[in-house]
Amino acid sequence: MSKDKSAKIPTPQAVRGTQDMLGDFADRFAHVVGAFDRVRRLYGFKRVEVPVIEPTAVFARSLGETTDVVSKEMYSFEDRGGESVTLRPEFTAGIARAYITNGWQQFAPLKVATHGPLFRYERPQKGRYRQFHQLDAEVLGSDSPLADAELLMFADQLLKQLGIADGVTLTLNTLGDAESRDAWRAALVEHFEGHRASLSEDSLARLDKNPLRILDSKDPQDRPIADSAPDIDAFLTGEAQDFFGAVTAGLDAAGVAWERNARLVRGLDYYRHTAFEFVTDRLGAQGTVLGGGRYDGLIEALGGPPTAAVGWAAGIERLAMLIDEPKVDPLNVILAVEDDLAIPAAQRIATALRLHDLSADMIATGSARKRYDKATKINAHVLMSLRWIDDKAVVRTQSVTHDDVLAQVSAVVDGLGFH
RNA sequence: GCGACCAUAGCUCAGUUGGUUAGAGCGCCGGUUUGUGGUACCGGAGGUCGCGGGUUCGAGCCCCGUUGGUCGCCCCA
Repeated sequence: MSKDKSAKIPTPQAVRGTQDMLGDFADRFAHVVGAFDRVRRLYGFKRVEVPVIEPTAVFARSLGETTDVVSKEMYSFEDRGGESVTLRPEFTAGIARAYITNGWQQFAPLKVATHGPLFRYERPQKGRYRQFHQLDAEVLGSDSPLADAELLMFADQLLKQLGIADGVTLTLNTLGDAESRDAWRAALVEHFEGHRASLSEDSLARLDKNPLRILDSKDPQDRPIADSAPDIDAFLTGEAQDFFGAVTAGLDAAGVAWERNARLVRGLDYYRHTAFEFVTDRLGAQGTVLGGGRYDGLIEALGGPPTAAVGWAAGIERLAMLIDEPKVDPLNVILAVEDDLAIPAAQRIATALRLHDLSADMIATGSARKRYDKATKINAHVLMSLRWIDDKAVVRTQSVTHDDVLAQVSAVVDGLGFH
């Protein structure tokens, strides 16, 4: 580039774990978001926007002070007013906060959907970033299993429309109500205590911090112990059993395929009843494409009224990696301006086309002789060349992939007095 | 926080047991050819081989450190 070293400054690098998207991946990303927005409307979910930044307490309370996310993965800092604020590491807590502070109880049950960036200070790896993006859907203020089932139908349809349902399985479990969960947890701790000597180091730490997590340990040393641990089924209250039964009945009625995974648990404490993950083996270590569950205790934990709620979130980057390359709408018209004298005419034509809702772009820089060649390499329905002959611009239609587009384009161009 | 692998032109990469002025394709810029044409050819710009030390007569290549990337563990979407 420039040899002027005096003007050179070291270019700052992108922050670790962030990404700049252009071209193919940006198209994939947009396609995922577009599909989500379409399906969300089909299910009557309202679009919501919530802040990227929240008081730290919103996440510290809801996620539990001791979880890794809170203790070492949050982007938290004091703002200039001395308030501790945090870049959101997830959507649910912020939406729950908004539900309380805006009095959205009046709309309960409230079905909302959103998407956007989230931040977690983690080691980046495949399908894992410090700034990542999720789709999110929540039903607030409903204790009905119909809400769980509908959310899963929504998720299932989204994956189908993205064309990745074949490589992805819905795995489902219940964590029961508070009573069931506590009883199961106690039984699990007892079971694992009995095998303390054979557990991996990681799982010994989990035993104190988060015993449920031993169940889905990847360590082969843990597997026999985890596999022989009791399922929750024996501890489910009648109510909890009925609830899970209603959810699965709904899925069956709607033709949503699912598998029971009695080892599927949640790290976060506020989850109750339904827990689910859509998993794939096509993303390396990142198996989960979409996950969620019921979090009846959360809103109360944030100081709101007791409110039942259920929701899910899905990583946009992960979905974008799984889908086939989306078709991108070609440009309607590309203009090859083969003589600088014809540039004003090209500008006039391009503007007129755009005013008529026809996309247009022009190649008018670089070697005049090569502009046509460049234009042919651009994906456009209609290629037109502009040359300067006998003191005026001459427009020629050179190649066409869609006659109906050409008809519209010709009408505009002819109306300008060309041809 | 821990581990493994990687780092050469704008991009994708080659570079032989260490041996003169570090190469290719694509892209970019210019020119010739073609002129109803997505062709072919010629030329050009662009690299302190991530950065810093060390070994050596000599390092893109070997050693150490460092930064960054990738993948995995932990955790998690």
